[in-house]
Amino acid sequence: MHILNVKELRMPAPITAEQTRRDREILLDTAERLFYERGVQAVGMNEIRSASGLPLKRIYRLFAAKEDLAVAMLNRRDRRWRASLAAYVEPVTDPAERLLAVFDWLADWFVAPGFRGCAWINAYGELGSTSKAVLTEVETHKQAFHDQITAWARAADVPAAEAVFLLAEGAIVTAGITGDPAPARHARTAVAALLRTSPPRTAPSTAS
Amino acid sequence: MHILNVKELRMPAPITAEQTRRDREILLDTAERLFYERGVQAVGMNEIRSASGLPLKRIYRLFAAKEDLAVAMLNRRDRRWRASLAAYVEPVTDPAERLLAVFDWLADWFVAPGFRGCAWINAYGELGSTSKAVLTEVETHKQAFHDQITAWARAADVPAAEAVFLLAEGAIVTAGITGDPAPARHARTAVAALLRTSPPRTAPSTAS
DNA sequence: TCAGGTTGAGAACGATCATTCTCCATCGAT
DNA sequence: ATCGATGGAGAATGATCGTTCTCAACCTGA
Repeated sequence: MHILNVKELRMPAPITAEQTRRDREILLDTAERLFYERGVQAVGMNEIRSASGLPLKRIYRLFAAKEDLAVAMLNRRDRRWRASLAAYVEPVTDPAERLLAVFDWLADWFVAPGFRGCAWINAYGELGSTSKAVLTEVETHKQAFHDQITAWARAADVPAAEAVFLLAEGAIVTAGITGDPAPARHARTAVAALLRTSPPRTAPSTAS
Repeated sequence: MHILNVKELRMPAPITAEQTRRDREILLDTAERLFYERGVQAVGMNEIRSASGLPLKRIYRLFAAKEDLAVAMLNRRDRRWRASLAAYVEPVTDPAERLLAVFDWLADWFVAPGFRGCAWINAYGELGSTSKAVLTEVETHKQAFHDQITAWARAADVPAAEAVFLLAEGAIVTAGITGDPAPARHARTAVAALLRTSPPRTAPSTAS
């Protein structure tokens, strides 16, 4: 027990900032997996504890209430989700192709193991009328996604930019419930049709 | 207290079939209102009791468990919801106009007081991974709505019939979260655009 | 070695919920 | 009027949950 030099290797008993950050991530990983898989209300804090391996006391030091954990989880997931989408879509240079790439990304997501629809829509159904903080997180995410989609749609000269967003939302929700990734293809086809309803640019002015 | 003739007016103590049917409706009315408003899990059976005025014993005689009540509520709502949609849409004779009328009906629904998105999508988010019976009810409703929409879309010669369904789903979900009925207009506009992508009928058959 | 402080592990607490049970008033039939 | 059965009102039950608390173990610094 006292074989190794204690003074050099031991962390000071108080938890370091680095440890705190690591625990936070572990906790958010655990919460995201379980909450998305089974719903927030269906997962108890004791299960978060055993799945994360973190003592309840530390969990509640990092998040004062379960609601805070759920909100922080949705918030981090939002940033990651949109970053992943942007990383896939932004490199495509042609505006029309870029817009269509959104639906290729969705198609990939829909077949990912454990896909169970939109985490924010699910959270809305579960907690939208109970937790104002969760509702705000859902609204914020949807607004951000909406703004991103319509920006790409306008860049591609789609007259009905809003429709592209609605097609994406419809595809996500439908693929979630049916478990079938086909809605991504159907939505993509419809966007392609909408692209054709706008006059093709006389001289593609993608260059400024 | 004994002023009126008792023998003629009194119901036999055992509950009649008619009374059972009435109570069932009262219960489903109450459950639908409260479950839609606040979520299934957020409403306790005691609140169902006080809101319906029915004794707990009778509630459990009509529905052996809360889950059964939730499922029966979704089932009745499905039949009513689709009947209301059909009653609005079917009388429109021109297939293209009929398809567009779906989104007028949605627009009306979105501004109805207490509108809070799709009851089935909300139930999916809350109980989709917990209750197989609820999940089945959600799948059944979405399949029925899908089949109805795509039938109308094909009758209107929309090449991407699936897209019309996805636009409707996207509009419902978005209007629910944002509280803004605009998605109905946006989806309608997009469907009108998709209608134009199909060859117009040789003789515009709007007149019957 | 001792004192002071912090942590881990999980028991305890208080609330809530779905479901069942108790108790009594009331009914029809005799 | 009495009997047997039924129903109403809500208390009791047993389980679960979010959150807090206990307490022993262990650390650092003196």
